[in-house]
Amino acid sequence: MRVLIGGEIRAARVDRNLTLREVCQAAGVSTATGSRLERGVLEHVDVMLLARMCAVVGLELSVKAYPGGEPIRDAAHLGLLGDFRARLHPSVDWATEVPLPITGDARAWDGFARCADWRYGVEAETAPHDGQATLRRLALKQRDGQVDGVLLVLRDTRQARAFLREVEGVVGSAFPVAGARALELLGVGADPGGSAIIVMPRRTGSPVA
DNA sequence: ATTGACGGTCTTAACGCCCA
DNA sequence: TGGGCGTTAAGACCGTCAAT
Repeated sequence: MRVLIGGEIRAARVDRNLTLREVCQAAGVSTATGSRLERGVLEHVDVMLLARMCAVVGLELSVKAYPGGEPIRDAAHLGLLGDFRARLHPSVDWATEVPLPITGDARAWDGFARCADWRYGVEAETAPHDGQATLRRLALKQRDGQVDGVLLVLRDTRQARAFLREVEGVVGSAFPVAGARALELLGVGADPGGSAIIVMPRRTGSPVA
């Protein structure tokens, strides 16, 4: 990234017929530092210095945090995915952390189940919340993921039940197949028939969340 | 005009000591 | 035992200067 921004600063500087010395003088750094910054050889670039250099050559530095890749998964999440996978028929091809088929798109399916004539993206949520936002996110992933449907897998916890109550009125169109029925069909290697929310039972000994 | 080498300065992590 | 403080060493930044 620092190489990219440095290159942009250099391009803007050249475009405006400014010398490195002029730009560095205005930004308050030595020409050596300015040169290093433009070439991206500074390991730890001062953001304020970057902003000054950008300003001098007529650029505006914009910094913002965006949702990126998937968060680090915990043992509960892996356990939930493992339990779900154990219910699949051996003929079902299973993969985890499958990226969406869009170049540069950081999103990925937690799991991916497919047979010869159907394919489903699997999302596991150990602490589901904000039902509306979750449904929107999954709708977009289904649209972009080129799948026949989405299987949202939850653990049977108080939080999950509250989540299901929250989305009860709107979930029918997005997830038309009953979770138990989808799980039953997947267990025999059949197409679940559409998107479904599947609630997995708590593991023995697990406290109610 | 630009870049590389060198050295000074600064920051920070690690460690030990002291005290409540 | 844990927090605060001072010391020390390592590493990184950046300016100066010489070379291209």
